[in-house]
Amino acid sequence: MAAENQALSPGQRRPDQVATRLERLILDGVFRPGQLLPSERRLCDRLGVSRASLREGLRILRSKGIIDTRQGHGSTVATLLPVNQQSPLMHLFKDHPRTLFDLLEVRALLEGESARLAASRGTSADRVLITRRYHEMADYAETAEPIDVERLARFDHAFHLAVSQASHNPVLVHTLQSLTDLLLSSVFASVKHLYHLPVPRAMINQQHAQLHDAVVSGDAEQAKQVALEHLSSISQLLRDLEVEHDRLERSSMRLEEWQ
Amino acid sequence: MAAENQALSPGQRRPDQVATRLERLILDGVFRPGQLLPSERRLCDRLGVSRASLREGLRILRSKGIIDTRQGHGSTVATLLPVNQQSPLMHLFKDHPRTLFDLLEVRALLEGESARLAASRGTSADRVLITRRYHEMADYAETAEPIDVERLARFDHAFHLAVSQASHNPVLVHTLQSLTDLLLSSVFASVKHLYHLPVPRAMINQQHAQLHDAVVSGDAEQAKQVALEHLSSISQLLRDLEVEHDRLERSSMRLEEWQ
DNA sequence: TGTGGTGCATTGGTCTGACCAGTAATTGGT
DNA sequence: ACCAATTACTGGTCAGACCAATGCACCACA
Repeated sequence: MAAENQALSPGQRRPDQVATRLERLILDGVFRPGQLLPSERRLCDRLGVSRASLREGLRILRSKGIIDTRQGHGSTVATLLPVNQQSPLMHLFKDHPRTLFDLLEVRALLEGESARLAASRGTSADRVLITRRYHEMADYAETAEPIDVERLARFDHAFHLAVSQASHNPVLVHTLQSLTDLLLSSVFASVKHLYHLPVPRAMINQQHAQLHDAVVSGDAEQAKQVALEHLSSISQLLRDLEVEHDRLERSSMRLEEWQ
Repeated sequence: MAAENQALSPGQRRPDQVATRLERLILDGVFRPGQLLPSERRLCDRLGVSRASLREGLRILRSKGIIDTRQGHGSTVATLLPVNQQSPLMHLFKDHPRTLFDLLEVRALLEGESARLAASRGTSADRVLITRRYHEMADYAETAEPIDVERLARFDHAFHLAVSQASHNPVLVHTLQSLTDLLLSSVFASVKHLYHLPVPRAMINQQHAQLHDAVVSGDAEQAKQVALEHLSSISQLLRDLEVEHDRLERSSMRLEEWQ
């Protein structure tokens, strides 16, 4: 062993120490963004750990987005430092398109109930607000020439939010909000495509109009139905966009084989 | 090399494949939150990779917060945290007890769908587990002399969790879990009374039996209906209790585990 | 004088097998 | 019945070997 391994925090294993020490070196400016780190073998020597531990340490930094590694080349300090730390759930949802549809399944359920309650419980003030939000969205969708997708998405969101708030169930509003946030932050790119294609946009606009009419007219069952169809067709559109996915093979796996 | 290594995304190295495959297994419910994963050596065997690569894969999951590892013990699937843990909803609970019924309203919706999906999508393994959980609960409810309410609540919770997991929709499971956690961490200990009064307990037991039968027999609509009635009657019972509970109030009730 | 190929040294990627270090169930003695 | 030692696990670490991609120095040929 080439270097002293001073005890850090009791829970700190070698790979964690490696990550910590390298982070420190980067923060101290010893290794600068864009710069190539020493080779793994050299780092092992300098830090006094085995290559396995060193590599696990680098793996930590890599998954934090702090370094970038290329075989045959080396590891470079990333130029863009990590911005935000997301919830564990977010990581699971990312890169697993299947969960997107699971999410839409739940959202459809909640949106349907939300629309139903909004139609039956909504006050006149609620309806005025819903109508205002609807027109903000619809006017923009029809008049704007080069559509700012993000701006339209905000209007869209505001409209749905107004509907859910008219349900007068804070828990419902909150849960829906959570799922929507999750959806937008994980698959925002896919959603953007929907707004760019003319046919889906027309369909969405029409469904929004129907939803608005049903809610403000107080037709609860119709509102629920429209909302369900709305989410259903969005799901279908996304499914069509989805590049053929290998859902096979893993459904046959059973717990017993793993014990 | 023990297993074929089908090419995934070109950039996917072994550790990334390991992480991806394990994530899928978790999402598929083969490995469930709180459960202990097979040992590293066994996983190496099953996945056909070396222990070094396997450990780097686990390191990825660990840094994502998906698993938790303890030396000498093993790796457990982390309990999925709520989308937003510290939500303003908590404050609402404190001051507005009516939120409890809003919560139950949303829960009924999700439980209903969860039961419906469990009945239609549940595998035979799911049904076996559901039946086991049901009997653990029912046997205890009938045989125990002085009923340990907390213990019964745990069985109750395990039963409902098994049903929701059989829906094979991680988002649904997670959302339901979030709402349940909200209940647990709030001050509504009144549910405890439900288990103490003989009449409500009998009704709950019967509904559980119906729910179990409907789900394992694959009767989706029946399952949904029973679940809805279950939550509905619980809500009603709580509503009745609230009247007399207003007098007692201000007791130092601990938060209880409740389905 | 380019210019394109060819090797080779260096890098990360992976595997193997060994040993260290906690954990928890089992066992055996009191 | 209880408590301590044993033991059979678990993850943590190490060493050294080989594979695969990279990129540069070198050299042959136009």
